[in-house]
Amino acid sequence: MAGLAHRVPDLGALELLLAVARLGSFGRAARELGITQPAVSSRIRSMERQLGVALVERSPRGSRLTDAGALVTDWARRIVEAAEAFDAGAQALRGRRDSRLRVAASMTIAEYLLPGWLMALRAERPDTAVSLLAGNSATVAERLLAGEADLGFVEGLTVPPGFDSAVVGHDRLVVVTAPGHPWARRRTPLSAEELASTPLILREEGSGTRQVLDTALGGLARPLLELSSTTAVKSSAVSGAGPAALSELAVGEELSARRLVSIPVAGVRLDRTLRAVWRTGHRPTGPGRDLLGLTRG
Amino acid sequence: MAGLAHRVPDLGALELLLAVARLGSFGRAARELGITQPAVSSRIRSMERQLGVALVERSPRGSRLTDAGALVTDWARRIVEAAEAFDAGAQALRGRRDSRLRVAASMTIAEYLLPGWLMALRAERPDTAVSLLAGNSATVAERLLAGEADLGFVEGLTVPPGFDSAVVGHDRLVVVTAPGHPWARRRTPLSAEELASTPLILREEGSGTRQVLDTALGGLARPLLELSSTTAVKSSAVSGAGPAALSELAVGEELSARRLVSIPVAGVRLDRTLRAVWRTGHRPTGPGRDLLGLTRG
DNA sequence: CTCGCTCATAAGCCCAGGTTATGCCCTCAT
DNA sequence: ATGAGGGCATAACCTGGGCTTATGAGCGAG
Repeated sequence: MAGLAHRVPDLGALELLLAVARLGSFGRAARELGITQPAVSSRIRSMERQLGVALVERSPRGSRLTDAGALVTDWARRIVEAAEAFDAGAQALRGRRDSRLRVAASMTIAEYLLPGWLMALRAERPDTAVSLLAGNSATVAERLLAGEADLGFVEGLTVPPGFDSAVVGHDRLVVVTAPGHPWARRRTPLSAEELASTPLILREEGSGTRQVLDTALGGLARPLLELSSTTAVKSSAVSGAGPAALSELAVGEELSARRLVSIPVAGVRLDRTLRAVWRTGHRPTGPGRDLLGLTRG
Repeated sequence: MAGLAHRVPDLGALELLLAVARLGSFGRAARELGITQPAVSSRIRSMERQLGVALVERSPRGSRLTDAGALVTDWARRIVEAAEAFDAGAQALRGRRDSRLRVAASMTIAEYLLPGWLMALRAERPDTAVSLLAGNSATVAERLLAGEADLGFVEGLTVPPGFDSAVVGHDRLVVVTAPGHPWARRRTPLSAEELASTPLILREEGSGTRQVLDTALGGLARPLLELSSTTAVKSSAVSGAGPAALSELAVGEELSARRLVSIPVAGVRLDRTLRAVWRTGHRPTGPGRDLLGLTRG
C-alpha cells in the first residue's frame, strides 16, 4: 500500500540509469553527472537489489541494458519526464518579480499546459527566466493591469475589455467510461438530457471542471460520486464505477491506451477556449513573443 | 542542467504532500504514512525551502494548500502516477514463476500498456500476483508453448498457428511535427511518396517503430536524425527540428497539449495490431480472464 | 607488455530524514 | 474559566544511504 518511495528508486537513481543506458558505460555516466564511478556502480547495484531484477549487463568493454533493464528504463523515463515538467513549473513559481518574463495564468492552463511550454521555451532560449503567478481569471486581469505581469493566460468565454487575446487551445470536457461500459458501444452521441439525467463521477462542487459542466447543462449535473482530485475521478472511471466528466487534457494518456473511452456528446457546449491575453497595445515582445509562438504554432 | 534530483523533491516528499493535501493535517498524514508528525513538519518545510515557495498554510485547526501549493501538488501527482506505473511493472518483472498469472509480452505492449492494465487489475483484484516476461514475438510464443506463461501479448500482422487471439488495441505510427511546421497547416494528407522522400526524425535502425516504418514504405525511410530513445525523438520534434514518426502511444500527451500535431497520411499501412494470444484451447481463466477483460472492455 | 578502458571492493565522512520529548496556540466542552 | 485535545514547531539525538578516495582485477589494442 503505502511506501511507493520504498519500492521505486529515487529520481537520482533513475537519472543515473538513463545516463548509463544512453552512454553505455558507468564511467561516462559518472563523468556526465559529476560524480565518481564507484558511486554509479554502487547505486546501480542497490537499484537492482531493490527491484530484484538485473538491469545492466556489465562487461570489460562497457555496459548494456538487459531486456528487463530496457523496460525499466523506459518506465523510468516517464517518471523523469514528469519530474522535468514539475521542475520547469516550480522554477517559474519561485521566479522573482525581476524575471525577464512574468506570466499570470489560470489554474487549468498552469496545471496542464504551462510546464510543457516552459520546457520548450527553455530548450529554445535557455537563458530566459520566467516567473509564474497562478490564480483565477480575475486575478490574471488584475496583474496585467497593474503591470505586474507581461502575459496572461485565461480560460473562459469572454475576453475582458481592455485586453487583446490569441486563442492558444481548447479545454474540452469529455465524457469518458471504461471500455466495458455500455456507453462505449453507442453509435449515436449522447444528448444533453441523457447526460443531465445520468449520475456521473465528478470533481467536487466549486472546481473548475464542475463549473463548466454545470453551466453547460444549466446547473443540473448529478453526481454519482464526488471526488476531490482529478486522479481519483480518473481511477474510479477506469475501474468501471461509471461515466465521468473530465478535461480532455487530463485523460490524454488514458484514451490512447484505451483504459478510457470518450463518449461523443451532442448539443452541449463543453468547449472552453484557452486564451493568451495582454493589455491592448502591449503585445508582448521578446521572451513573451517567443512563448506565444510556442503556444500557437 | 544536470541535477534534476536536487531541484525536485523525492518521491517520499511528494507522496507526503499529496497526503497532507488530501487529509488536511500534518498529523493525519503522518499517521497514514506510519511516521511521526515532526517528520512530516520537517519534510514539508524543507520541501518549501527547496522550491522557494510556501506550499501549505498552517493553522491551529489544520493545514490547507496555498494556490502555489495546489499547483505543485497537481504536478507532483503526475510524477507519483508515473511512479505507480513503474512500480506495477517492476513488481511484475520481479514476479516469481509461481505467480498466479504469468504474462509474456512484446516490448511495445510491455512498455506502454501493461503497467496501466496491471494497475487496473490490482485495483480490482488486489491479491493477484502477476509475473511479466518481456521479449519479442517469437519469445512470447515459445514461453506459451513451453507452458511457462499463461497469456501472451504480441504486436504484428499475423498470429502464429496453434494460437487463439483477441485484438486488444492498435499501435498506429503517426507522423508528427511541431505546430509551427508547414505540414501542420496542410489540408490534404501526405502521400506515401512524400513521406518516403522527406527526411524524418527516427529511432535507430533495428528499433520496433523503425521496422514498422521501413516495412510500410518498402524499406525506404530516410533519416534526418537517428536517435536512440523515443524521448529524444519527441523533444527534437517538439523543438521544431523536423517531422518525426512515432508510435501514437508515445505522443498522447504531446498531442492533446498541442506541443505536437499529427499529420494525416494516406495510402500507407502504419497500423500494427496488438493482440492477446494463448494456446488454442487454453483460453485463460481466473486472473488471466480478468486481465483480458480489462484490455478489451 | 603495458597502457587504457572497463567494473568491483573497501574504508571513512557527512547529511537528510527519522525518532522522542517538549512547548505553544487555539478551540471546544465542561 | 479552565482544562483537554488537536494542531504545528523546535531541539537533541541516531542511523543509514550515498558520496568520496584508494585500490585491485579483467580484457583488448597498440
